[in-house]
Amino acid sequence: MTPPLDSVPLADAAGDERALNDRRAAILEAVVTEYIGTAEPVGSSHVANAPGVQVSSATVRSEMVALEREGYLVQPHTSAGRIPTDKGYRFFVDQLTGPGVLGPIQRKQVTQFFNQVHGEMETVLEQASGLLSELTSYAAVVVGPSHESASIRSVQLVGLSPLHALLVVVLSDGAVEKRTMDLQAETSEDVLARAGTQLASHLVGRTLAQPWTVPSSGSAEVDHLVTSAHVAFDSLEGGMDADQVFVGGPARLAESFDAVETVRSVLAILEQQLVVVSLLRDVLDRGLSVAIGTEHGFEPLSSCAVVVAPMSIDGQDLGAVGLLGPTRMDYARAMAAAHVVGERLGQRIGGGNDGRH
Amino acid sequence: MTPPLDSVPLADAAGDERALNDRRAAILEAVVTEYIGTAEPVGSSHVANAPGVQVSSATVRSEMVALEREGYLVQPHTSAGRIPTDKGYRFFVDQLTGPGVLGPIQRKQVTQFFNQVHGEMETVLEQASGLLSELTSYAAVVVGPSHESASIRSVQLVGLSPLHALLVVVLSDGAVEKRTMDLQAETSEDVLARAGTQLASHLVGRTLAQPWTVPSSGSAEVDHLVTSAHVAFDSLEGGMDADQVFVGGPARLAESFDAVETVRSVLAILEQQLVVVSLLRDVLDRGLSVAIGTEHGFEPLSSCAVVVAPMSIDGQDLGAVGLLGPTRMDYARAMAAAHVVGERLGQRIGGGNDGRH
DNA sequence: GTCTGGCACTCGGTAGACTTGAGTGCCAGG
DNA sequence: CCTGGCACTCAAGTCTACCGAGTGCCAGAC
Repeated sequence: MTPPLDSVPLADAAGDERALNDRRAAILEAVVTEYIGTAEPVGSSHVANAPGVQVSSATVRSEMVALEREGYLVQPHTSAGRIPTDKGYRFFVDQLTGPGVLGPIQRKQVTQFFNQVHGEMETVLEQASGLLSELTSYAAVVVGPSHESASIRSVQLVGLSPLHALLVVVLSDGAVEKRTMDLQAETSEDVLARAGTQLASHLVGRTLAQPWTVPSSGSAEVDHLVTSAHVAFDSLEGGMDADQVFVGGPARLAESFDAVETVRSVLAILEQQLVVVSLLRDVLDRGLSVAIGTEHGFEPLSSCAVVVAPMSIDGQDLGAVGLLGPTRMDYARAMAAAHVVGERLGQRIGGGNDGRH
Repeated sequence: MTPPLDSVPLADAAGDERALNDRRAAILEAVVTEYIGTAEPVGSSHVANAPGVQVSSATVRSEMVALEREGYLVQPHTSAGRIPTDKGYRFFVDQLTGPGVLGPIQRKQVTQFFNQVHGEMETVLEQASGLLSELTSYAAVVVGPSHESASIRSVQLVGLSPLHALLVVVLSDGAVEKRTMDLQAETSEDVLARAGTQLASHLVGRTLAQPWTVPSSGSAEVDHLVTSAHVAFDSLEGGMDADQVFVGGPARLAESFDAVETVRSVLAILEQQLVVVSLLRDVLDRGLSVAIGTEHGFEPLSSCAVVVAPMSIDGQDLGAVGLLGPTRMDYARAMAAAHVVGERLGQRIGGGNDGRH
């Protein structure tokens, strides 16, 4: 019984993980394509006529047996067609030549979007996440650039009430952060202004992370204020390295999955922005643009695939865009969309013409 | 056939919309309570032993017929129990004595939250939406105070690059807004500073909406900058009257409804923050704290109920908190949670001890 | 009068029997 | 090595019967 079975795979008897022969690859591709489109198990006869295959369904069947043995396909039950495994999708994706191209309608949508969008970077990123989600009908994630390399351009203390002041810090990348300060004693505008100037003279030009001290100014009131500001400033630092995350079209998750439970758990994950960011970063760091099923090692998303594209210009990291969909997502389209939007966003926010009107 | 039927309702033959007699009210209440708990049509025998009823199931049945005729209950089909209509829920809610009380665990959760939470108002509101959602396991909405009555405390122009500057405006309520400006020509820090001072001297103390002009300073460069800032400022005004909305626990919508389609459409609505805000405002303005089914006149949410509580202190409007769940939601609990969180949030952000720590 | 127990009736849901058809594995022959 | 053919499998659909929760109605009791 073993001889006939083991003799079927010919080229790859040793490696077993070696590239599939052309026909098997074509069959696998046909199965994946069809399954992505229909979400139904694919039978041998559907594949038999596919371009690049052109053999009888019986032959396809025997090849499918091999593909199943090698882990690219599975059968939900004996008398059903085949479904790709994560490994099957992976092969399919690796075989795709580049990120693919958008359809004309989508391309127009992108062009239109970037012609019309304007305003602050946050707004642009937010709206871009909506665009991405609309282009693909999957949930989209946009992660903005981190502030870690930005330097401080301005520090200011603004009095809100006799007992409250606001520390306002402007960074060179245009980000503004603030922190409310409770004052121990009533403080005059004058003292605030002097403390503000003190702070500014020592902080402007530094990055957020650099430690600093401000020498005594001779006025106890001012010194006290500067000390409070120091505390506020430090808490600010923590808030700023949390990247800015924008999630677009979470509602579309409900279209992607029909099990309510899946929708719920995936939505819950999208709420934890930290997790999402590290997921994207992780995938990018491993040099991937797609993570399928369990590849990202994140159990709750094992029925999902993630498509990522960097947002960068001249090699400078400006963040990332990502798409979250079912493993049977339209990879070509998703990759194309993520790629294009990531690239154009990179140009926009890195190219210096942000905030045009 | 008519005489025996019509003779059943005794007290309310004329009004028809008059208050239900005690027994019917008790039966209706029992049905609603049970249905909220089980999500299954409630039969007469289940109700017969309920406290405050204590009659045979046959009697309950005949009362149920009346309640159905008056529109408080419906039968999904002939041989099934009864389900409350929106009108039934409405009666039930109106009958509740006040917003109810939270359970001890929830109360502790609230106390703990308000003891521990600190930082900027935005952070507090955001986290509060999470709290509210966790307390009730429904999706929560928190709408922050509007800035319309806040006055300007500081205006500043910060140079980012030779051709970019940032207009930073601080309001008396601690809000900070910014707008990037593209400069036509390279501009020195000095000119920026002078234009900034000009702007500040004319703007500080005003509200965002008040129109303003700045007289010529004698320097064409400065005047030009001031004009650009004017444009940027006006666009800022539009952005600021969009209230701050925080949505907590949207994932819980997937728990509330089992039809994926419903989940999708409700999620889609939550994405449109403007709609959500006006919905809450509208309900509050009509003096309601609960809107059930179609009461809010918003078709896509007809299978939902909305529970709202104002966020205010000393009669001053600071926003609102809301909960979004299925019409068969636990109103007592939801109202209690919204009420408590709304009240404590009002104290916190209005009471001036925000940003402590 | 008002309530109640009793009774016939309704009808959704479940379970089993049967059918259908898409799909498979295997094999013998080209 | 491929292919057509064949027997087999099994999910899904259809039909039937049946169960039981629940109803409406009515006649008798309090």
